[in-house]
Amino acid sequence: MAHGCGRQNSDDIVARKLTALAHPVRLAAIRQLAAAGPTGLAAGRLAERLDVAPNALTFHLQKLAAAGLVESHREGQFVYYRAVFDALLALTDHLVGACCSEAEESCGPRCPTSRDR
Amino acid sequence: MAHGCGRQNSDDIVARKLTALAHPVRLAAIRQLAAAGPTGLAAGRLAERLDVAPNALTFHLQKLAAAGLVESHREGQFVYYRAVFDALLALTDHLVGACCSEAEESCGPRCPTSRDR
DNA sequence: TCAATATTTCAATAATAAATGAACTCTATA
DNA sequence: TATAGAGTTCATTTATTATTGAAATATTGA
Repeated sequence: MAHGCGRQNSDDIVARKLTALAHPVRLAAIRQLAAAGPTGLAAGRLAERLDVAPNALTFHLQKLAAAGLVESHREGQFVYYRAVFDALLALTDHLVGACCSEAEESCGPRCPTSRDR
Repeated sequence: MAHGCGRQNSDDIVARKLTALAHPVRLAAIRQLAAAGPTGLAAGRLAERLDVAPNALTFHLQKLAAAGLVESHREGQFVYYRAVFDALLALTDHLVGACCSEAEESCGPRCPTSRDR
């Protein structure tokens, strides 16, 4: 198998993740959560930062959670959300994981699998 | 700047890329093109492999091209499409590039920027 | 228990994206 | 120049997704 990828994933799961990410609010939300680190952010705090209505944010966070890109847990009044880093990192690998598998002779320095990463 | 990412990108561009990728046919198309390597594939050949109508494929390839994820060039009768690897690789970096920038003390082994990649 | 804060649910509308079939353009070749 | 193959464009219908405001649930502290 010409597939150097560590993190595995099915097409369906990846499509779902991408659909979940493919929205400005959700993209911004993920980045805020990634920046916040493992502790995450309370929903209300995130809503303020993104300047979206609380109920709208819930809508988007649910999509991200359904795709496995964020997790939440309640702490008293607050519901904290945090990014699931592994799930995010799995995306690119899936996309380019099979790079040049049908044309290995032409897999040069511009190809992902020959990068030093 | 607590941002260790090499490939740069704006939120808008990334959102557009993700929207473009967030469809089963387009996801499958990108992977076929990635596997085909730098030469790419003729549109008709790709349509056969994906089992979609030629006009439907054009619709999807245009979205991918508009997002900068694929390029095309005509060779006689054929129009070849190929994946733009750099654009694909830029995605994950953008998503997690600012990981823990607000909580560096908690950026442990499960965080992207502390990985050996 | 009452009031205040935090978050979610629900229903209705608005907006966007995708699928489909017919027609059109471009290239190659007889 | 007529024909066939390769892709694209266009217009229509259909399906999906997002936005909005009002109401409901859960937690905390007076």
